Amino acid sequence: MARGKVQMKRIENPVHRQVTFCKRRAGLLKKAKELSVLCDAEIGVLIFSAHGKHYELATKGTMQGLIDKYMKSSPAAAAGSGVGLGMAAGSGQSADQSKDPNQDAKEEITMLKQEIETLQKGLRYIFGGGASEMNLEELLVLEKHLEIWICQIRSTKMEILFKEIQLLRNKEGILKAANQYLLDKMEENVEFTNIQAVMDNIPYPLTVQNEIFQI
Amino acid sequence: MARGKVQMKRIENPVHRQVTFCKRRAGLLKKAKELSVLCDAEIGVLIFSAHGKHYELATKGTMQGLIDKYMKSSPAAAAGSGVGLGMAAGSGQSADQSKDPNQDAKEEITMLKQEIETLQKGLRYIFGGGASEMNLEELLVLEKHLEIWICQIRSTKMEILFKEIQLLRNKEGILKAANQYLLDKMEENVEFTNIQAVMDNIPYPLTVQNEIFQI
DNA sequence: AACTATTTATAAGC
DNA sequence: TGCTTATAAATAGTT
Repeated sequence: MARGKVQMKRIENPVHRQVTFCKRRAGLLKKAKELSVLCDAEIGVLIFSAHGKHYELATKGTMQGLIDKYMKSSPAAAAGSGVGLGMAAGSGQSADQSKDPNQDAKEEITMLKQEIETLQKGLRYIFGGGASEMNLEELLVLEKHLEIWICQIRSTKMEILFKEIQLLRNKEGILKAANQYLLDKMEENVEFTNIQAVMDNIPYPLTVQNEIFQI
Repeated sequence: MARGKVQMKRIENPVHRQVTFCKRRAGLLKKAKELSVLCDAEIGVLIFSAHGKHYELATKGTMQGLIDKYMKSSPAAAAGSGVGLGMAAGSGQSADQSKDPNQDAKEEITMLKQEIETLQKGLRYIFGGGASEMNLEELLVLEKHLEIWICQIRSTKMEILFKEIQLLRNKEGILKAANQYLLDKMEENVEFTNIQAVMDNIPYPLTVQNEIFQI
């Protein structure tokens, strides 16, 4: 499709063939994804190169899930290879009907999907979005809402913290002033007191309870 | 790809969606056949429309044979390709990988790659203008990341604030103790001093500068 | 892997 | 659906 038509037959030059394989494989998988997204279809693509390497794509769920679906919907084929699920190649796992890794992956995907669903529902509920599916723009708006929401919560907390700090600063000021005042008074009125000795003997550090926070 | 670009998201108009589905399905199957012929590859394509109809193509032998081959060559490889997040053209897994531990690692790697991909897309979206290619799932992941990001920033700020509060509390304690100590000393050593008068004459409220914050 | 000149695919309209 | 056409994408050959 460029710089000349191509004959629809096997490319004999191995280098050309390999290059074309890479390019067209990428193109095919891209097209498959696009079709899946645009038309809400579930698509699986399996590619085996001439030398045994394989590539795959499953646009929703797993290839395994797709194959299961295929097996169910195409009755003629079902009898074939032992329904594929359990008895795959390597180790003959007898206990479970389905393979452990795949089962785990499936369960996780299901859970994630449920979580997404729950989140979507919750968010729709909170922001009154109502019924239908949310598009990109709606999601962006929603994200903005969440950010603002988070900011508001943060602001409130910050306000409380700053109040606390201000209170403590005032206390500090008052106490320092009182401290200084007392020291001055002692120096003024009681000449025989050794101020430095007094200061050196203050038993600290000490802490006091606070009205707003209890850490 | 004609008469205007198309957004990579579900076509909402059902008629348009159906028409596009037919056209692109034909295109995808054609591309698959071409790839198979040109590069001597064995390809299977499974398509399930949103309403359950299914279409399939197997370029050499039967779909069943392809599925058997798939099962044998990579019984658990399915996990990687799904979910359609990042991972454009599927990374080619070589044939025999029937070990479970390896599979777990592969899955994790794939997920991490997807996460990175999503983050990169998100950052591109935020900073660079365009790139509105993100799907619902990617946006959810991004939102989660943003939330975590915000949380981390908040945590750091909170930490600083709590440090400040702790510092002020300690200062308060020290000053109170000093204050009390001085008052005691005055009562002990200077009987003629009128403590209450001293306290009443402390000139407050006063504030002091602080080391961490300058409000 | 990047770059074009072409060929293909296909969105929109009928 | 099928046909047409303007335009977007894919990609063969080249560097």
